[in-house]
Amino acid sequence: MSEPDTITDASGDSSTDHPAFRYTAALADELELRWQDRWDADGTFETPNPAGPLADPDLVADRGEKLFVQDMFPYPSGSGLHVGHPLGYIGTDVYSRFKRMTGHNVLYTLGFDAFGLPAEQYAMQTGTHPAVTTNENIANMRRQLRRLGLSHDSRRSVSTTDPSYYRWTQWIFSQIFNSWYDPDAANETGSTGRARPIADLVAQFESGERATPDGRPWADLSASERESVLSDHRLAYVSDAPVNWCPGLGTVVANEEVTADGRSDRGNFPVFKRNMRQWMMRITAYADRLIDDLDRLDWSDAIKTMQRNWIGRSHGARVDFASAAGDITVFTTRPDTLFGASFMVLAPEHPYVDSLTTAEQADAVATYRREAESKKDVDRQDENREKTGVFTGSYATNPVDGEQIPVWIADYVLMGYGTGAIMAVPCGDHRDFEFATTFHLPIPAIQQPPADWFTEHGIEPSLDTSTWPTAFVGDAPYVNSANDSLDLNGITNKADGIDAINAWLEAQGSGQATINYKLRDWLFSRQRYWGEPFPVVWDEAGNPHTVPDDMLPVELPDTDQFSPRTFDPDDADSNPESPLDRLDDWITVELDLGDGRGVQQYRRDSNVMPQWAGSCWYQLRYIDPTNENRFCEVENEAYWMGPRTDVRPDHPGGIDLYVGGVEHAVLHLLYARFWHKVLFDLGHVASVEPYARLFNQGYIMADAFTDARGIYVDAFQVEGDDESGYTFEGQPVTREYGKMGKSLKNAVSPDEMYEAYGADTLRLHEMSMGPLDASRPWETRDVVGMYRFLQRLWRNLVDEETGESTVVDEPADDDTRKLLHRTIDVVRTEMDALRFNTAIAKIIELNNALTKLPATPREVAEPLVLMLAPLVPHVAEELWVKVGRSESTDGTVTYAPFPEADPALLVDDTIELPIQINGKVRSRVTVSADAGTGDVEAAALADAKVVEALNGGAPKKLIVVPGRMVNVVV
RNA sequence: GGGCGAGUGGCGGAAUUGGCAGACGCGCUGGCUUCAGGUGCCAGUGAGGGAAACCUCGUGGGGGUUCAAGUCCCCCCUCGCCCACCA
Repeated sequence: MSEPDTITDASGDSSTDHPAFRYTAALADELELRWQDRWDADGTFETPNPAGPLADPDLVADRGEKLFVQDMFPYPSGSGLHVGHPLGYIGTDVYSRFKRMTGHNVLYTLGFDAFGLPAEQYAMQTGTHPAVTTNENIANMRRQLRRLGLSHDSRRSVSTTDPSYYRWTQWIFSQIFNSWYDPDAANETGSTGRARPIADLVAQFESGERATPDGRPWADLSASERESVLSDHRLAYVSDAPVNWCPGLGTVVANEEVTADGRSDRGNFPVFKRNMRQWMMRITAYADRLIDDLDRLDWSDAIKTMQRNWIGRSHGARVDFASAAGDITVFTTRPDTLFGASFMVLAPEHPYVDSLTTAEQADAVATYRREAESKKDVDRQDENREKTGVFTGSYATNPVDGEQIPVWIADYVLMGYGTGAIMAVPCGDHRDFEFATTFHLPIPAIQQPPADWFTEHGIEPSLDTSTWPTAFVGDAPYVNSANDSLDLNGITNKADGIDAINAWLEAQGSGQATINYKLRDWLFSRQRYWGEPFPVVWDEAGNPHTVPDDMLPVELPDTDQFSPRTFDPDDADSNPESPLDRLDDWITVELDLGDGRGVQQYRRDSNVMPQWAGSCWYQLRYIDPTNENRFCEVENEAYWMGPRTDVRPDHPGGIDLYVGGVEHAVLHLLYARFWHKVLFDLGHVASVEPYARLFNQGYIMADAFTDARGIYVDAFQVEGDDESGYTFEGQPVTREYGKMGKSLKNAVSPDEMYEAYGADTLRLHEMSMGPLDASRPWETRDVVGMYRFLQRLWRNLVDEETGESTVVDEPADDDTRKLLHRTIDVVRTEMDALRFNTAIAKIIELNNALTKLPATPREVAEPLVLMLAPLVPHVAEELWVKVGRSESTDGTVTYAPFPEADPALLVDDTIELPIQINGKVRSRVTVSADAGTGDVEAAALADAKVVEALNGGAPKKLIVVPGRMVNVVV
């Protein structure tokens, strides 16, 4: 293993044995800090807006086409950065700098996602207020990132914890709360369904255009009754939701924080599934638009697939089975297999279970339900488990044939999906087949599997399912599928079968085609301290009201009581008390909400928002970070994020490039899209989507090692290799390969790299390691390669003894000039496509060629420096001054035009073609670049190797690919 | 179990999408500089054979299409990520 802590300065620790002006880490350090101060002082990276507080319309016009580039913003952790963190940031910085040089007005900054658990945990342990640690961490992280030379507009760097920021997070919440989803209103895609102000709904009730649920006139409803009706429509609403309640911690925890044995990740306390009143967001209303608009986004198919699967839209039917308890409704994607339904299964939690359970089965059912309740979801979802279940004693009627089929309960049916009840078709579903086999239930055959299905399973073709080893899942002709008014027999594919039965079910009134989603509404409240308070107060009747906009923000109250109240770990009946609940002075307020009720006493909502809230809209605040009148000026949003029909006709708008890790593929990206669509529907933004183009950067990987106890050991002290095994202090350790991380004890700090090589070398190395979207292993010893390259570059332009430029004004020779222009051509293409690794390789080739010349001609030196400016901005600035060109661009290379290739120099007069004999390269021939097929054939046939191979005969075949190669088949 | 993606020198990775495999960098070998180590510089470096020109083999394994395959098709193996009793 490499040992970065032994690295001091790669040039050696003595300053006397190398020339005074060699490009060393010390020189890099000096010039990097100097240029960073200069950029700050000059406001070099400040980006003008068309309107609002940061407006400079003339400069906007001057800078050129707009480009909005954004990284997923970090949580300001206290443990500092390692070299893996800035990979994506360096990529976006290089791209932003390149785009500035090619005539773009680039919006590029970085904020902080600073609400959340770690600061709160730390506060509970130390008593330090989370605001204090958060601000310290942000300051530290800003310093570390600044040292990398990132070209952020620092005026636009926001923190989600700043009241001037979360004021607008609360404002957006109010907008969402005060709106409803009208499924019949036309939206911008030409289909229907969009958010509208809740006042529109109230108007519909008032006018009688829309009937109230119980038919009474709106005017006759009490305030609470009205709120109850509206709550069923609001996009943000309070509802009983199943949550993980952990009395030992005094809080609700996320599914991810619950261990496999149903205990809390932290503290190892029991966790109980409980229904509790929580804030929810009606994201399910947007399920279709969230799926459909994926087609308009320039995102990878992998991420789109993940989002589609998460939303989980499936087409099917709801079918009613009559029972003693009433109609049991099931959801099925295969209504065409209804004739094969030989029993039903309800989730143990299904509300009909009590009334369906007969006296004889009561004990068995009660026992089973108790067991199911104590089981964690994780257990229930282990599909390798044997099927368990119990008969309720009751029967239901299959609507297609009137048959009485038994109703069972089993934990493989989940209350949270579909209707919590299924019809079991054992011949066509593996789970149902397994269940029927375990409990000896009938398995009627309703499809004729093809012959090779039987062959595959090694059995004789037969419709006797007792010979089948498993269910048949597929498309095949129906059998035994007919009643007096419906006949599926003879239909050979499931699409037709489904159409036929859906029509019949609807005609009979016993079912209807429907669409089901896996997506659930979004649980939006947390009983913690360090988050955005809800801008909501509750009146004495228990109805919620949003605080008027001019009273925002509702500031998080200052307190030293950050901890939630904890209970006996086994006290399942306890209820959460959030830290804010205890602040009586804050909780109880007298306010005039401006709704005509005058000053009233209210209780503030004591929940806080989840960490996702602040990240749902931060790109909008980057646009107008200091605007006090709006979350951002309409004109600015339209400029930076408006739809680009020049890119594609159905372009949804949004930022031009969003870079971040794939771990946010679902939750963050889905939540942000949802909020953005609500803002669009309500007319607050011109873009339909927040992120037009998404790019997932890879990770820096490293080996980590654990000892016998499973504890991580310092990876840099581990000895050995894969063959001989690894040891730490003589003891064997286990290697695991994954993302670099401080807690894995394999993190390399960027500070070590600055000290040994400088920031430019680190930037260049990270960009040269491979494609930006690929994960790559970190090897500290590899970094020296780019350091040596920068030294050669420096030496090609600067005298190491005097520090003076050695660039000459004589013109370059033809070969060098051609190489330069070919390099420019490739580098432009590659940088534009975020392929920095190949761009760097080309630039190194050019520089290597310069090394062989007696002196570097100015006509090559200048474009070379400009091409490198996005990658290694500090040394590029320094060299730009040294070669004497800084005066032309106001002292900085940042807005200098990127070199352009002369097309005339990209073509050669003559080209060398490989000559293949039977597909193998055996010779080469030089022909003029515009040589026709005939000329090339003649040249090839005259080649000595070809003459020898042909031995006087004629070639069997002669293939000429003009400009590429010749293949002679003998 | 399902979905997505990837396997190229000792290592990280190139290869204009079917047309000269291994660009560029690390490492390694030899040389120069140095009292020496390090730094820096120059040259070589896929494997095997040969004094050399050159020859043979070679992109996880097996088969196929083609004048031509890392690239396209079929089967298999390995690894990574996401989802996972979703009816």
